[in-house]
Amino acid sequence: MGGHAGGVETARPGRVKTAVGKRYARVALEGGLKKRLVYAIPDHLQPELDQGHKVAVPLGKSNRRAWGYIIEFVDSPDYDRSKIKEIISGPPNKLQIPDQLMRLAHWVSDYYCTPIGTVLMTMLPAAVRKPQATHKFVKFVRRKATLAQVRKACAGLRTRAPKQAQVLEAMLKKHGAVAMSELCNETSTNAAAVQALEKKGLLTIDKKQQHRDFFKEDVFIKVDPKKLNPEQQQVFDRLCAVVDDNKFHVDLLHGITGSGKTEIYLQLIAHARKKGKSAIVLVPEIALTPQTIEHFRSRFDEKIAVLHSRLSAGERHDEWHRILSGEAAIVIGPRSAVFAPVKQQLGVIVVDEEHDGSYKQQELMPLYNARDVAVVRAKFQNALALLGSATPSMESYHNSLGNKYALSVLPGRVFARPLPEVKIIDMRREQSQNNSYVIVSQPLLDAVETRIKTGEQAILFLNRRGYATFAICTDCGEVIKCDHCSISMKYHRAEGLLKCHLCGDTRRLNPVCGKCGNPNVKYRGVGTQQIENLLNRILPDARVLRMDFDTTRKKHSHGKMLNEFRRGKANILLGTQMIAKGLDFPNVTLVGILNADVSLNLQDFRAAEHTFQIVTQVAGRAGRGEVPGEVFIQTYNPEHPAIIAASQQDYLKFFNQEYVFRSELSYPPLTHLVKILIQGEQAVDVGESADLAAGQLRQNLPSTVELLGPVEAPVARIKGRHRYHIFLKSQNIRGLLKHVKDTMKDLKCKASIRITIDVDPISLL
DNA sequence: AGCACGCCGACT
DNA sequence: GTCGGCGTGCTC
Repeated sequence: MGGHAGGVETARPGRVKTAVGKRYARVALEGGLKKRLVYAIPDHLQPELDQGHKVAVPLGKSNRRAWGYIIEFVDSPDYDRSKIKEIISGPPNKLQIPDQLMRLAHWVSDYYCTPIGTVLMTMLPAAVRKPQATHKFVKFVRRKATLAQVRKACAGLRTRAPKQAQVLEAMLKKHGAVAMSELCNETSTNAAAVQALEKKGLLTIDKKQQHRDFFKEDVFIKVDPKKLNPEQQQVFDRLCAVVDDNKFHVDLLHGITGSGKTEIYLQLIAHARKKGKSAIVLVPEIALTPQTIEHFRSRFDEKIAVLHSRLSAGERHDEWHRILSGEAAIVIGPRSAVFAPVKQQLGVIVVDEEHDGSYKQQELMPLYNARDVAVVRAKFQNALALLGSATPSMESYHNSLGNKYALSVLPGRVFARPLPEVKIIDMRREQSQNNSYVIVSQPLLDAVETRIKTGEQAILFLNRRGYATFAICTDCGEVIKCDHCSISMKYHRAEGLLKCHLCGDTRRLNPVCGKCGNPNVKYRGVGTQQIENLLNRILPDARVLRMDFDTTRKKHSHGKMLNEFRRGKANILLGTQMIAKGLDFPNVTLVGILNADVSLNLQDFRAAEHTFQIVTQVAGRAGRGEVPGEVFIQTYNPEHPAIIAASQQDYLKFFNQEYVFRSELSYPPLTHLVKILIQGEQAVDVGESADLAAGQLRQNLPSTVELLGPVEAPVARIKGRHRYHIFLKSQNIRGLLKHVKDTMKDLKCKASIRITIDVDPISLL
C-alpha cells in the first residue's frame, strides 16, 4: 500500500545496513485479534522502531487506527505485498515492552491460550498505556534580575500592572526557587502574570518533573535488620548462595506463622541489592496494607516501588517509570507486579503466601497465575523464585517433594514462642444445648470476657465465603435469587437493599414469598454487623472494632483501624479475610473462628484445602507476644480431617491425607486441569455449543487426557449469561493444551457464544 | 425492487 | 474487539 509498492526486493545501496530485516514488522494488536499482522515500516520510522514498541496501524477497509506492539521484524512477509499497509506512527511516549518481558509474554500467551496482544496490554498498567499518560511537571519560579533591578521594576509596574508588581514584591522576600502554585496562591494572581515577568527577563520559570507519591506524607523510621536464629540463618545463607550463582532456582519456604519468613525476604533482597540486582515481591491483594508496605519501606535506604490498587493513575504511571528507569530496584505489589519492568538484573522474585487464590487472575484474559508466571520469569532470567507460605498449596508442596522445587523449612517460631492452645467447639452440641441458633458459643464468650478483664486483646474471625445474609421464606424455604444470575441475593443493611454480588442488581425486600404467597420472607445468615451488635449487647465493656470490606473503603482507613487496634483503642477486632493475613499484634492472646467450616460446604475439590489454610492462618494470629495464645474453632464438622489438622497446625498431616484424596480422583496436583467455559444469552445455543465443543474435543482425544462434561456450571447464570463447562484432565499439560488449541481453533459455533479456556483454574464455579 | 437486520468472518 | 459483506425476509 501507499509508497510501498511490491517488487522492491533489494534495499537501495547506502541503506543496506539499517534496512535489512527491518522493512516489515509483525504486529500484535490490542484487543482480541489472534493473528499477528504484517505492516510495512515507512522510511522515516526505520531508524526509530524497535521490537516491543507500541505503534499505531491502519486496520480494515476503513483504515481505522488501531494500536499494537511490534513482535518481530521480517524481511520477506508471508502475505500479499500489494495488500500490506504502512505503520502510521511510532511509539507514543517511546512506550516499549522490554525484551525480558517480551519473552515472558510469549510464554503467557502460549500457556494461557491468550492472544499475545492481550497479554502485552495486561503487562502495561492502563495509566502507562494510554497515549496521554505523562509525567507530572511542577513549575518553579526564580529571580533572574538583581535585587535592585527587581525593586526598580516593581515600583515602575505598580500602577500599570499591579498584579505583576505584587508578584515581584513577594519574590523579593524569597530566597531561591518558589513553586508556581504557591506563589500564585500567596499573591492571588495566576501564571500569566508570572509569565509576563519572565518575558521581561526579571524571573525564570523552570519545569521540574515530580513523582506522584502515594506515601509522600507518611514518615518511615529506618529499622535495622533483625538477628536471624540458626534455622533462619541456614536458609538465608543457602538462598544468598543461590542468588550469587546466577542460576534459575525455585525454593519453597515452608514456615509456620511467626517463624520469620519476612525477615528472610528482607535480608535476601538487601543481599541482592548489594550485588546490584533487583527484586520483586508479590503479596496477596488483601495483604498489601500500609503495615506490610511499611515493613519493607522502613528497611531500605533506597526508594522502593509499590504498585498498589489504591494508587491514582498518575501515581501508578510514575511508579512504573521509576522501575523502568532503574530508580527503584525493589518492587512490591500484587499479582500484576510479576510484570514489573525492572532494569537491573533480576535477583529474586518472592511470592509471599504463595497458596493465595488472588494470584490467579479471574474473568479477564489472560487467566494467569502470578505464582507460576513468577517461576517462569525466574527461569528466563536466571533468578531465584522464592515461594513462601505457612500452608503451601498442594501444587507447590508436591513440586517440592519431586525435584522441581527445593524445600526450606522453618520449623519453629522466633524466640521459640509456643504455638497457641487450640480448642474445637462442636456447634451442633452448643446448638442443641441452647435450643436455638448460636453465633458465638458460651466457652468463646467466656474467654473473650476474661481477656477484656485482663486487658489483653481478642480477634474474632468470620469466614464470610458464601455466608453473607440472604432472604429466605421461612414457610417454604424459597431463597430470593437474582433474576440474571442463579445465586442468592445478599442483604446490605446500610442501604436496606438486597444486592446481587455478581451483577450488582439491587431490589427492596418483598415479604410476600413469590412461591407460596405467604408474607414470611426474612433475612438469615450472619454478618459482621450483626455480630458486632450482639457483642455490644452481651459484653457492654467490650470495645469492638469491625473490619470488613465496608469499613475499609477509604484511602488510609485500613491502616488507621489496625493502628487503633494495635494501640489498644479496642479490645476485640472483628473481621473477615482481611484480618487473617500476616498481621502481628503482640497483645492478642485469643482468636475465635466463628464459622470454620462454611468453605467446606462449597462443592469444590479444594474446599478442604481452603478451610485448612484459612483456619491455620487465623489461628496463627494468637500469641505472637510474650503471653501464650488460645484459639477457639467453632465448627459443625468437628471430626473433619482438615479442621483437626488445622487445630493441630499440622501441615504435613493435612498434606498427606489430602494427597490421598486427590490421587484417588486424579485431581491436581497429580494432574493439570483445563476448564472450558461456554457462555451465551440463549440457553439452547449454549448447550448445543457445549455439546459440539465436547464432541470435537473427544475426537482424537489423546490417551493421556480425560474429558469431563459438558455440564451446566454450578453458577448456571451470571449477568444473564447461561454457562456450561467442560473439564479436561491430564498429567501432560503440554499435550492437553495442544489438543485443546488445535480443536478450538476451527470450532464453528454461533458468534453470540463466548468460549473461555482457563488453564489451571482455581475456581470450579 | 428496496431496505433492514443479523450473522459471519476478515482484519496485514 | 469492530466493521463491512451478504443473505434472508419483510415492506412499499
